[in-house]
Amino acid sequence: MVRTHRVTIQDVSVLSGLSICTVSRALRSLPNVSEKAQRQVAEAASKLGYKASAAASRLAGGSTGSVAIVAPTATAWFFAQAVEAAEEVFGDSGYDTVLVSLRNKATVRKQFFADLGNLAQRVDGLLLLNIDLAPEEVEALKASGLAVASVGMENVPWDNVGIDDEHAAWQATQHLLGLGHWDLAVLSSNEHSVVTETPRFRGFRRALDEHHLTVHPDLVVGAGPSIDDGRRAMTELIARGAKPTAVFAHCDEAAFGALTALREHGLSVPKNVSVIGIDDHPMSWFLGLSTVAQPVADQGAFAANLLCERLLNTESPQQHSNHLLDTKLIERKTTRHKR
Amino acid sequence: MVRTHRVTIQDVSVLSGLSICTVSRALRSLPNVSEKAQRQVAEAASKLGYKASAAASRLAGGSTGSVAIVAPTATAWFFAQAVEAAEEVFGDSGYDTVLVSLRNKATVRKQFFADLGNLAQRVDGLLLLNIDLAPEEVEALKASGLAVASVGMENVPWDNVGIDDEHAAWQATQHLLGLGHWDLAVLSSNEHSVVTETPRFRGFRRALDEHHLTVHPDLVVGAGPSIDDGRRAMTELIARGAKPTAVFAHCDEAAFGALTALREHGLSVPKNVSVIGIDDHPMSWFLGLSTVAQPVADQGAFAANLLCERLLNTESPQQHSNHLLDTKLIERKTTRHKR
DNA sequence: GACAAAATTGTAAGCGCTTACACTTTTGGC
DNA sequence: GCCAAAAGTGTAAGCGCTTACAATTTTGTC
Repeated sequence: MVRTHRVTIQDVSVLSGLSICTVSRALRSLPNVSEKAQRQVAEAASKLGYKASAAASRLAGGSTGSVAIVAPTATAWFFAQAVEAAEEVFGDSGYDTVLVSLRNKATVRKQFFADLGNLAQRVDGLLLLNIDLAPEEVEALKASGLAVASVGMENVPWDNVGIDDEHAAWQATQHLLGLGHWDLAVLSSNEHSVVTETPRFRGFRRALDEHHLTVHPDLVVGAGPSIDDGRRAMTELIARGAKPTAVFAHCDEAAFGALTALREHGLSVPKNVSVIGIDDHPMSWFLGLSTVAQPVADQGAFAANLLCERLLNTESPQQHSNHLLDTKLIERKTTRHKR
Repeated sequence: MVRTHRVTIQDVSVLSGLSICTVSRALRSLPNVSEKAQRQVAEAASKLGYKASAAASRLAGGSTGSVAIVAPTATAWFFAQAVEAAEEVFGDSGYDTVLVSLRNKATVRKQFFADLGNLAQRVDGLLLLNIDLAPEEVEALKASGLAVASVGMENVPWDNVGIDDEHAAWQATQHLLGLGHWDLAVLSSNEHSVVTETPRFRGFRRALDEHHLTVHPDLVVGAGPSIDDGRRAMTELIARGAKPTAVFAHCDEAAFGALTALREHGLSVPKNVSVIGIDDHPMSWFLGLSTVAQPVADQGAFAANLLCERLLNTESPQQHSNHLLDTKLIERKTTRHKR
């Protein structure tokens, strides 16, 4: 099994009796190759266990054979799930998966965009996960010439798959309102600028609107997708003197954190405060957390497939698509009627 | 900012007034380059924003500029943490991080080793996370010529960092024994062959030995590092009619699953059964899970650094090292004296 | 059958970099 | 100062692939 000399396209050429050029074309299923040649090449290649050198291919103008997944952070449950699902799809399509975590840091993010031009020559495509893009960032992405697809993003000029975030948040909020809660706190996803109109925040507000209620600024706080952030956020809310009777967290992990903080402050759930999240994390069942379930791995895999398709037929000027998967309210034990 | 022509080493050569060859050497800090030349090149390169083409570099015999992280699964908390920490280190050292998840599947794993030769030309190094290697797999890895480092592995012919798994398991088990529990169940890490001598299992058994107790086969069950697996494992144990008074889970996520299953079967923790894990997952605090804490991100970052060093000075025939980081028993509320 | 058009295949020139080797300059000992 | 050794620099040949473009073969038509 130990081969001293790497198998090159040259070897395939010799064995198949066809020119390197024809082999190259046959290997990539380009037009203008006779069936016979196609067969000979395929046979020779498989016999030799030939695999094109990614480096050489790339250098000559071909593809790099790898795609990058860009996530705000790689540790959150949602991202880890989506990344693994996408990695599987990419792997099956013969692509290496390069992982890029923005680590929730503005500097890293800036660095990423500054380096985009270089990244563009190392990968063929980008799978973006829930990144809230500024217009100039969208432009930079388009200018990079890379194929792009995303999960959980809005109004982007490429294929996207996600859930109806606004609706999911609405479902959660509506549930709370239906239980008679009017003083709702929200742990919003955007840590830095709570004011930002994230879809989930919009859904939250819309539900309030429908009940002729308004969002109280003191009851809004930012939290990243982690237990620690959720805990910190809830603690801050309590420190402000806020007295919500229910809390809507933008994701289950933040909700777990809220649960933690609430308990630390002697508040009982759901007796004193109701809590709901979004995700349906495996832990939620155990904790009895009410939530809005979303198919996570499916989203990652779906978007990855979309990207692979784009990568295949490059010239496709087709419109980009936006696929929304279903969400479902799951009532458990952290939400109950307001006394 | 839109550059139509990619900046090549040629451009740097012209601007600096030196030959391409000298530029190449200067850029890679090879010997035999005068300080003056070094300076000129550096200046020209930075002025042009030059970055070498990974593909060209690789093709010509240089490095690929990327490393792969191989994990048994990418979704478990431990791996997500370690991966992100390592990714940061690699990124800072200028390497792209290729993620490879074995997805806990034997077929994927086999595929990975079969494809190792090809992978070897796409990356410079490998960071292995907790992969239980067969001797021939170790050989294959060595034969690939790749630089390798690992996290949480035993007796491997390359740099490794981890914790003293045996000791950690001993600490957990010893804690249980100290509370008067004799009928201990263990959720072991190896799903497929429970018999395997994993370090944690050894630690478990050693603690038992010290108390002149023996491992009862009916109280041993395999579980992967996930809530679902832990739950399944504990359920199976209960279905077998096993009546342990305490459970040692090889990781916190499996412990969470055990907690879940226990509750589903009407068993109260710690009243009826005590439970302890290893990790100190952020959720453990909230759940009051007793555990043995280990520094996860540190291990990933440390190993990544070790790999980067190896990558830097290739000729180093130095002995490989094995670094063990400290663990600490954390008593919380899921363990108590046997009544 | 003859001939143009279409289909297939081959030739050769790079892609941007590394590296053996040749060449030029500097260094240092006497 | 002279000369060999050392240090620095340049030349040129690839690495394995893609791709214009040229060459060849096949096809179809009258």
